[in-house]
Amino acid sequence: MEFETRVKIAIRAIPRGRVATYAQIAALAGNYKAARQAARVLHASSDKDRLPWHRVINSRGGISLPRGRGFEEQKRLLRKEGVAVDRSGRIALKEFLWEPSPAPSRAAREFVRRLTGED
DNA sequence: CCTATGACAGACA
DNA sequence: GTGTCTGCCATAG
Repeated sequence: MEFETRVKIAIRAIPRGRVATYAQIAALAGNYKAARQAARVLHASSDKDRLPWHRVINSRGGISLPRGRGFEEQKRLLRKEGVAVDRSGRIALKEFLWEPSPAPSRAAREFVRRLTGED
């Protein structure tokens, strides 16, 4: 599968009310060094991609789009879903950064199974 | 093959 | 906090 496709999948996985960084998306897409490419995908994507593009921000916790070229729109969309954005476009990562829950390991599933007595 | 292009990130002054 | 510099790498041409 193409990197670009995986980036889109990762972005669509960001829950409402949370944000993810470009680097985070790149890592989820399989290349932790390709943050710029994640950005490129968004830059090139159109509305038909149905991407929650506004949930992607930079590692400094800020909106990367310049004022007058998407900044205000992104801020509006984020606030609409409950993400606090200050005047300079900053978001408190401690509070709103998406932390994907890792898939439970085989060992963890086994542990739970024995605890609960399920099969 | 080569070059250019990024809504980046991290290090540093 | 700001500004600059460098490394980064998937695509497009």
